[in-house]
Amino acid sequence: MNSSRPVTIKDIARRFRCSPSTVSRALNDHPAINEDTRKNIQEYAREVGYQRNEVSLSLLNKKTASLGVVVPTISNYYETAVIEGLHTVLQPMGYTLNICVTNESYLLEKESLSKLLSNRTEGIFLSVSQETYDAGYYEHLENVIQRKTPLIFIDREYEDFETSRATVDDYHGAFAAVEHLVTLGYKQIAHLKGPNGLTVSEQRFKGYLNCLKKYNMPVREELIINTNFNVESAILPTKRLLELTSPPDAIFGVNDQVAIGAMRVAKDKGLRIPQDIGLVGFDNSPISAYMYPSLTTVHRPGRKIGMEASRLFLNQLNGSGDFAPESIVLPSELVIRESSLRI
Amino acid sequence: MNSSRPVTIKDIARRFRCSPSTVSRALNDHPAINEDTRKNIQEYAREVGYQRNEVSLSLLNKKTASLGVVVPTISNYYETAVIEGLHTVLQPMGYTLNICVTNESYLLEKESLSKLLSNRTEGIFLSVSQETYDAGYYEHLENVIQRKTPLIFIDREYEDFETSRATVDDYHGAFAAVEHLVTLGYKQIAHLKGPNGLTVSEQRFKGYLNCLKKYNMPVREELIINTNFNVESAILPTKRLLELTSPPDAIFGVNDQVAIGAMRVAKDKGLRIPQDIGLVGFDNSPISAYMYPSLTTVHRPGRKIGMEASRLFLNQLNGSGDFAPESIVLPSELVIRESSLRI
DNA sequence: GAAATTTTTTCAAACGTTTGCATTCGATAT
DNA sequence: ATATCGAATGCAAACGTTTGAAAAAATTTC
Repeated sequence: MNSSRPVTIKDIARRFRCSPSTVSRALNDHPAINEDTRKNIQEYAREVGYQRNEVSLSLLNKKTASLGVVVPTISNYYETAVIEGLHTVLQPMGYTLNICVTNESYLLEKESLSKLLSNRTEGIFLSVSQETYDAGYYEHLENVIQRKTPLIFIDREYEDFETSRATVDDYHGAFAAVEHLVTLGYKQIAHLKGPNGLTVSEQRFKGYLNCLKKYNMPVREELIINTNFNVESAILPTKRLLELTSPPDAIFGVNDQVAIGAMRVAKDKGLRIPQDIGLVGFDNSPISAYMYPSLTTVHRPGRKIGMEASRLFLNQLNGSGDFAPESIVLPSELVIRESSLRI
Repeated sequence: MNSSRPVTIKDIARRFRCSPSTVSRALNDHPAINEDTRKNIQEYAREVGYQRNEVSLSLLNKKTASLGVVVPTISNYYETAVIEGLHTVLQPMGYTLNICVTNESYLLEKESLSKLLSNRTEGIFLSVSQETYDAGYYEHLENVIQRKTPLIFIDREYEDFETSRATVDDYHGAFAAVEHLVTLGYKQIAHLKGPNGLTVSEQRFKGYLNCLKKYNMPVREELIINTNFNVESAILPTKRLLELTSPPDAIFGVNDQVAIGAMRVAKDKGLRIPQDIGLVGFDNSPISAYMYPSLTTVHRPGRKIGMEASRLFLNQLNGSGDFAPESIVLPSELVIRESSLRI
């Protein structure tokens, strides 16, 4: 019954008929404390399972050792890889990660940030939601900036904000992917594009476009269809592509999921991959290497992004007064596998 | 410079030459406050971006509105589905989730729990690490119980602990999967087993064994090989299986990843699926439906588990004094697809 | 115009811990 | 015996907020 109330320093003080200060110092191995007193108190504390109340310390020191991670979803490989990266660096330093999922909703994002600020989170890693991005909202961010809480953008970013950011070079990855297809002699390259407006979608799309341009290949509007980053969303678009009178001989998917969806549809149609149709994805998710045929893709270093973002945060935290935001752009890397490698 | 220190209630009080109590009441719409005073204070607070310090409130009310989620990994579909489920129920109630990843290490698990207790987390969802389970450690849990912090086991559990738990009926799912293969006339059914000792592995293994027994089929030791829940770990074991003088005509994988690894190896060997070899996985991960052939699997309701676990937590929290732990076992469901469906 | 009443505001304590400074208590030196 | 010193401990304030009770101020009543 009463054992539910955690033991406090005062409880121990009462037990030893001494002041809380003495107990505090004893527990913290302060040199001015008598050796016997120290030992007795420490032993008793261990016995009754004393555990210091970090909340009170947070209040006193204005340090919470907790960080916010605000992401649209955690059900994709890439996002969890990023979180793992953050974890790898920050958990050993004693930070706790508060994960907030926005489901691409502006309202949830706004509320999450507000909550994190109220909880006096010491830093925020943010991958803005699609809704936020589409509508161009930013007031909720001003709030964070004003508080001088370090804000680190991950992948999805606002160009004109004075913050650090860690992103992957989607543009050159996409360019390399398409160039690879072109080099192999594919002529009609389709693109299953991501949702409009997101940096990630647009950068990859731009890579696709510019590569075609470089090789003087026509851009056929009907070969570019939007999808939604998941397998299902690629099924119908791919069917539509393959039913064109002049169908594509290769498809570049905005991510692996989408490319895998396309692969499934192509196989159902009896097409041989890569002979009849070449496929390239993006992410290098673990599964991509074990598809049949294995999927050519662009490696996206999620863990590394998480670790770099952590570094950016630490830099900003320890930075002297005048802080200059840093931008880290990690290269993405083409991983050539069977789904594109026709001879 | 000084704008970095968040505005406090005292700052506002100074500005209006009134006491902090008045400000507090004004901000909380206390009826005993003069209408004008209230309006002025609220307006000013909004202007300067006042945000109440939840840390101090946590200390005062002994309520932190934060919950711990301790899991071995977050890079599998299932785990993230569980977290999403927790989120779905608990985020709208104002709870913050502190995610701790243990990487299957006992030490990290112990430290995570200790940290969560120090932070006065109001509840802990735990999927014990493999190391903890193997060694049978439990002292770190006693600690949580003693504090009367609600502890909810997820999937991996200790039989003899007086806590609530939410698990999936792995046993019957596995049984159904193997029975399905047997019914279709598969005779030599191999099992790519998970790591020894984990409830999840053992339950599925038991389902496999008991089903074979029920149908009077011999259990061949060499058809049972350990894997590690991921694709890579299935490659060599599958190769070994297929090189046996009397190779299996079906493989039941402990999860989809493993089954997908097996699928890849089988295809490389030129085997037709399901004619030459039948395959069944476990999890019903999104990708399983889009493999070629699509993968027969057992649906494992991760989201639901998360939501049920939340419910268990809330029950325990609101429960009157004498609390009786609940066990929820959700059914798993066979999803029949192409990889097993030979005619 | 004083008493009674209502409205509005302030006081003080509480949550758990740390920490600079003051105090106490022996012991040693003079 | 007194001054001096060192060791060990206690006091009080601080962090930001809420809240019951007391006080003050304004309003009404007779």
